[in-house]
Amino acid sequence: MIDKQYLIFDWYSENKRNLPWRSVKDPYYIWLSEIILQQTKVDQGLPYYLKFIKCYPNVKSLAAADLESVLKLWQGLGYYSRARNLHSAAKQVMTDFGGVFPDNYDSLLSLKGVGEYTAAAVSSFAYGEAKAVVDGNVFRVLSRLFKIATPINSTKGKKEFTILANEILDKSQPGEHNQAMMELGALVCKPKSPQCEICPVQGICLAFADKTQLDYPVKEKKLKVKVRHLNYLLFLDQNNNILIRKREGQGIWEGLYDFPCVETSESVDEVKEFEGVTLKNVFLDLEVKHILTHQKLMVKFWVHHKKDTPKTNGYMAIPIGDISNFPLPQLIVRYVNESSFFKR
DNA sequence: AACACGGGGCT
DNA sequence: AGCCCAGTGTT
Repeated sequence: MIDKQYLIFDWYSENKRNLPWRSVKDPYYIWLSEIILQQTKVDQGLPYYLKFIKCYPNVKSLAAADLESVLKLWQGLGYYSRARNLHSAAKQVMTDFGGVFPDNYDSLLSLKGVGEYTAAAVSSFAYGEAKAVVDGNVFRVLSRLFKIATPINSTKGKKEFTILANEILDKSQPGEHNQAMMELGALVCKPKSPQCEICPVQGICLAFADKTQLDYPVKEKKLKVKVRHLNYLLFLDQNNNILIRKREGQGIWEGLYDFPCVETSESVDEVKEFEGVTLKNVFLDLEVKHILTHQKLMVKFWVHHKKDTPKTNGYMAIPIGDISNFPLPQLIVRYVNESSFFKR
């Protein structure tokens, strides 16, 4: 424990946000909140947490649900493997742990989608186990406090920061300590505009001492964004049926639904065939640029009117109005909301 | 060790 | 446009 650490506790008790998962001890709720909050801001995750605890009030109900229902509830939150793993882990709890949530760090680690961070969070919050969380906030706070320049996304950095975080962990109240460190990072020790003037540990911060806060944390690697050209085809027949497909295999949006798609290396002005079938009268309906973290999608939505929907393997015909019953990528949601073909 | 995996908000 | 977010799993 570092000297004057009580300053962080005092600040936390005065300034902490009132978040619903902070007022519960049930590991199921804490685990659920932690999965939702992975790589996700509180403001974005909060409504999903409320939806999930209402729809699935306990691990048993979540385990009994259809994966597709879980994905539908998760729609819009991104990183959909979290939803698949969430569902898988709930089943694990029922089968491997007799329906009782695992109560220690090592057992928690065996759950799908639970890594070192989440295992530390749940074990410390729910059970008071002395494990330090090391998330983006903690990396930033510690790197500035101690002026540690080891890249936080390197194996060496991850080890180093984990050791340090556990050294300064207040073993008498690990849950509160972890919450306080993260809250300080989220509200004060922010990435671009740290509020050092109101920081409770300004006086012991090595980076603040020489005004190098913005040099920390150090990160290596640059993100390379891949540009893709997608051409979605809306096959619309006389009965207002369309074709959709479930995205299988690994890749983006696994388990979600979208339309038949032709990917091209460059932007195209027409679509003449789909899976070996020649198409005539294909009209451009909408063109959008969709930005993801690691992909820039240049997307064209084309419409093809047909008497009957083609019977193509792997695709299913549904009434156009039923599209919203399926879990969809935000890109498709965007199209459904903007295209006149989906207006009732 | 490097990479894939969403979506939204802030600068 | 670039960066970041209560990270994890796969290769």
